[in-house]
Amino acid sequence: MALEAAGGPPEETLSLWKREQARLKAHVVDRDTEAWQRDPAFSGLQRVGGVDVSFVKGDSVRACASLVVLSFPELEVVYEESRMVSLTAPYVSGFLAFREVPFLLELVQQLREKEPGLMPQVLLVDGNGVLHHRGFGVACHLGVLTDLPCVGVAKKLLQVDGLENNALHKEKIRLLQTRGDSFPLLGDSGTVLGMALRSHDRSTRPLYISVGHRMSLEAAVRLTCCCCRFRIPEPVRQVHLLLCSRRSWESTDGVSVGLLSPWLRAGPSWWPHGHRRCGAPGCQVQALLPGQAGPLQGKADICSREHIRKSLGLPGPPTPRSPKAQRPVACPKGDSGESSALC
DNA sequence: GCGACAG
DNA sequence: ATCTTGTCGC
Repeated sequence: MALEAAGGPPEETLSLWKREQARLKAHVVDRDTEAWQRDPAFSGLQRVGGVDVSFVKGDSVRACASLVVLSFPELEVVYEESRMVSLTAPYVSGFLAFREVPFLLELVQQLREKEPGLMPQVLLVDGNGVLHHRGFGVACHLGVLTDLPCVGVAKKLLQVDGLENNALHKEKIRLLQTRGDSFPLLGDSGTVLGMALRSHDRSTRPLYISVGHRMSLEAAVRLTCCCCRFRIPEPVRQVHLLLCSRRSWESTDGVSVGLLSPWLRAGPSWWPHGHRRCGAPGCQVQALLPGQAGPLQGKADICSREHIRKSLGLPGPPTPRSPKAQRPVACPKGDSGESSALC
C-alpha cells in the first residue's frame, strides 16, 4: 500500500522493468507474418480483437480488464469477456504494460482454453507499439507474450525520440483531409516509429498507429482504417463500451454510483439497446438495459449473432456534442470528433 | 495561466 | 485512465 504515494515505483523497479523490456524487445517481429496481412482486402482475416483496461475513479486498485473479438469485415461482436481485477503496478509513462498486460494475458489465455476457435488473428491495443521510449510499448509487450499479431492504437502522440505535438505536427494533421490519409512519424533517430492516421472523415484528431508485433506498419494502418466506423476502431470502441457498462452495473452493486458520469447515469441513448453484458468470474450472462442494475457477476460469453449491433449502424443519436454539426451526416457518430464521451 | 508523460 | 469545459497558441 501507498507504493506510488509520492514518486512512483523505486528506481530499482524501473530498471528491472527496463531490462525486461529490452529482453522481450528482441522478440518483436515488425513485419507481416500472415498471408491476409498482405492481401488488399485482408481476405483470410476473420477475427479482430480489442483489449483494454478501465479504471474506477477514486479507486487506484480496482479496474476492469476486457477483451472483445469482432468478426471481420462485418465488425460484429462474437466474443466478449471482462473481469474485475486488482491493479498492482501504478501507471508510469513508458511502462504501461506492467500495469495492464498481466490481466490482458489472462483474458487471452482464458479464450484460448474455452473458445480457441474465436481466438483473434490480430489484436488492436489501446496504446503504442514501437512508438515508445525504448521501442517496446504495450502493444509489443502483449504481442510478444501472446505471440499474436498486435497493433498499437494511441489517441495521443507519445512525445519520444524528438516527436513533438508542435505547430508543425498540427499543421500536418490539418492536411489530413479524408479517412485513410496519414503521415509518418519520423523520429530523430531516423526511424519511422508510426503513422498519424485520419481514421474517419468526420474526425479531425488522428490516431497514432504503430507496430506491435508480427505486422508491418503499412498493414497496421490499413487494417486500423478498415476497422473504423467512427474515430476509434470498433474493436477498441466495443471494449470501451463493455467496460463502461460493466462499470455502471458494478457500481449499482457497489459504492460508486455517484461517481458515474452523467452520461452513463442518464441511460445513454447511444447504448446498444438490450445489449448483453458479460461479467466477472463465476457469473451469468445478463441482458442489461441502459441504466439498469444487475447483479455483480459474469462469465465468458459468446455472443455470435449480435443483431443488436445493428443498432450501432442505425440513427442512434449518440452524443449531442457541440455546435459542430456542420455536416448533414447519414451515419450515427458515437465518438467521432471528440475524445469520446464514453471512457 | 500551466506543465510537458500512451493509459 | 477519469472528469469537464468548450473551439488556437506561447
